[in-house]
Amino acid sequence: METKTVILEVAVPVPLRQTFDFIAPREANHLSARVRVKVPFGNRLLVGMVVAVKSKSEYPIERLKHAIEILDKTPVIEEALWDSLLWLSKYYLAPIGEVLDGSLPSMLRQGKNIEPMHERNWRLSEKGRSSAISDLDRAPLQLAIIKRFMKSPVLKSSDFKKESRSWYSAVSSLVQKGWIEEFEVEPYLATREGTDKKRHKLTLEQTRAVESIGKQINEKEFSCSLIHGVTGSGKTEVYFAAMRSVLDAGKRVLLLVPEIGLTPQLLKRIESTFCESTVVLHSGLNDTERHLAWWHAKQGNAQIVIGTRSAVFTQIPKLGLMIVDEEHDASFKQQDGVRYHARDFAVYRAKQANIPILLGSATPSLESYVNAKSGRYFYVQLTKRVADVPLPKVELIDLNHQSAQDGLSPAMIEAIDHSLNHGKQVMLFLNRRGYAPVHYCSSCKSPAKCHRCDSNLTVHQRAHRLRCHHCGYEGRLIYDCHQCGAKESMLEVGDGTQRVESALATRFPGASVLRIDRDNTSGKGQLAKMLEQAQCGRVDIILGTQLITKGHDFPNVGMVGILEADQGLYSTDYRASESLFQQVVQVAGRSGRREEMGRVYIQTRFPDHPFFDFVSSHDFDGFANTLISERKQAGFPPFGYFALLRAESTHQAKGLQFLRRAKADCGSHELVKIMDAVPALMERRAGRYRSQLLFMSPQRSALNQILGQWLRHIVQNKDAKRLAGSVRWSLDIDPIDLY
DNA sequence: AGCACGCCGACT
DNA sequence: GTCGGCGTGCTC
Repeated sequence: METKTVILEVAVPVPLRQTFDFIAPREANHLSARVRVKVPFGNRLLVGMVVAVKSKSEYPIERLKHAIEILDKTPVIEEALWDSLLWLSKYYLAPIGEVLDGSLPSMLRQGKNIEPMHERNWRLSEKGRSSAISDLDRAPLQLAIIKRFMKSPVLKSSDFKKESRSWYSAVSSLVQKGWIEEFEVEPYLATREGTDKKRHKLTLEQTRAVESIGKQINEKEFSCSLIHGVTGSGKTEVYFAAMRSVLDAGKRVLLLVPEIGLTPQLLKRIESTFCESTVVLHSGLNDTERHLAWWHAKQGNAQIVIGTRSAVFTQIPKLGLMIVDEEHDASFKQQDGVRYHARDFAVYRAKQANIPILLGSATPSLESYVNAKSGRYFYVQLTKRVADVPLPKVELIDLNHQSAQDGLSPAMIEAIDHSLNHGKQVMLFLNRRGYAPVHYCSSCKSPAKCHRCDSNLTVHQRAHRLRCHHCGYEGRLIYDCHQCGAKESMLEVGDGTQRVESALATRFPGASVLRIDRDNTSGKGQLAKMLEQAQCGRVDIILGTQLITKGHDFPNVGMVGILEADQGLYSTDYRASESLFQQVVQVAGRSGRREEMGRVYIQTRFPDHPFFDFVSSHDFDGFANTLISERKQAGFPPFGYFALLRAESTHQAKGLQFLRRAKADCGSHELVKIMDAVPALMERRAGRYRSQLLFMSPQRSALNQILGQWLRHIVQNKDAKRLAGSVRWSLDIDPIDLY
């Protein structure tokens, strides 16, 4: 009997905004959408995802290839998440194959079995127990391993790794001799014993917040609440109360945080507060660990799932609550590939799953703030710090009246001195790493420039190197000018954290200074280690870049100094003052979290700028309102929507040419304003010329429509296609920065 | 994105 | 004579 050919519509992990049809393998019986399939594509084999099973194809059937193998018996992606991912692909105009592929751990992308490998364990056998260890005189490693078994009956590979690099051969010989035996253990997730420990007494405000959020949560349907709590107001307690009630109802929680490395305290607190099993997804996991964590979440073994941006794709059965901590943080926006915003996608998922979501921040994004004020989100405020500790007092240091040396003004030095004398830690914030941002010839007045970027090289004095902070170029520190040949003419101009560090060492010889920036925290876990060191008070002065602004409590910090606040004030970037405000408030919030009022000193050349009035009076609403009226006027987000088409090419003109053509091809739409194609703020970066084209519209769908049309045109039109093929380009919906 | 095909320059 | 540069086109 003739059997009908079954066609599979497959999303393949390539940057093409389309699906491809294949003939289903004959022997496959349980065909369904949402399973992985191995297919021949071009001249290679790829793991794709079945989007649909159908009986007909638009494509000539004789040219269809046969799929090789269906890899899953049941869907790998649960239906609600699947639908949300399809939406994500449409909203961000991203290739469906890349979206689906990106939502899975790499083990599964490579076609590995969905169930993680069983763990190999070893134990002492009967023979091993009765054998004399003196037989192993000539095999010290085997002896050491046997000795370890004396202490603990079951060991796994990670236990042996500490012993020796060549542990495996020793273990195999022992297995061969029959002294130890190998057995497999199903992946399991350790549960913690006991019940909740130390419940904090909630403040009146927290109690109220918990009550109003509790109402939302008990509705057991979609709602989005913005928890706007000043630094030190105890937002975490509110999260925890919400989590508790959801967990008690037998549901699970997904918590998104900006960067795990910065939140060890939060993790510790969760572990000490909840007895439910927890899974943490972060960048430190290797592929196997990530697969395992993903699996535990999908299986429902973990009641609490915590993770960074990409954890928003985790599947969790009976998910009852999502929380996005520090929701304003830019790290939730993916900056390459599929440029999604994890916070926005979390809100979408919550809506689809019909569950509540909490967004928390001391400095909410304007987007969320406006949504809260307009009543689309519930707005919950925490205006007081716990134990009624006052917010820090802010003082401005006018750099027009006193000049700073090595980044420090006399008033700043005095304040540091004062704080140290009172046994308090000092925290200094300077968002510029290196020693000096400019290396300048006193003779020809030209700075040392990067060969590959339109940028100046930064002096890293300790390493005697010049580095480009944009492309990674690194070269020897020069003393003679390469431009004019003048001898010994190069001057180190401007202040970076390294220069301030050495100035502090000279000025405060008795104080210990800890510098924290990307230059000395590149290794895994180093940042966490340093933050911990700073936190437990063994350091007198903490000096750092934005790495120190996030999340951490530094209970003993009595004074915060912001050495440079002016770059954000008159920037061309429309978001600069918003992020400056966030940064200042976040750093300021590190001070005086205990009993006494902390102090914040800000060095500036523009002390009369209205920005500082809002900072000094801790007036977020006032500040937000001025931004809101500006943005409304200009039709900027959140009152209008942006999409940015970026181009990159080794030929200077090619990117712009492509963008101009794109603009022309888009035609006109009454609701969409297309700006002119312009070179990027820093046109050349890592040897490539970059340019961009900005689309603005008061209506999201209009943007989506016009760009969707253009993308289709790019595929169909030979000419446009060729041009698009010759430059590197990317489309960014809701871009965070416009350059 | 990959990968092959294809047509021009400097080398074992 | 070939190796290999990257422009161009295609992937069911």
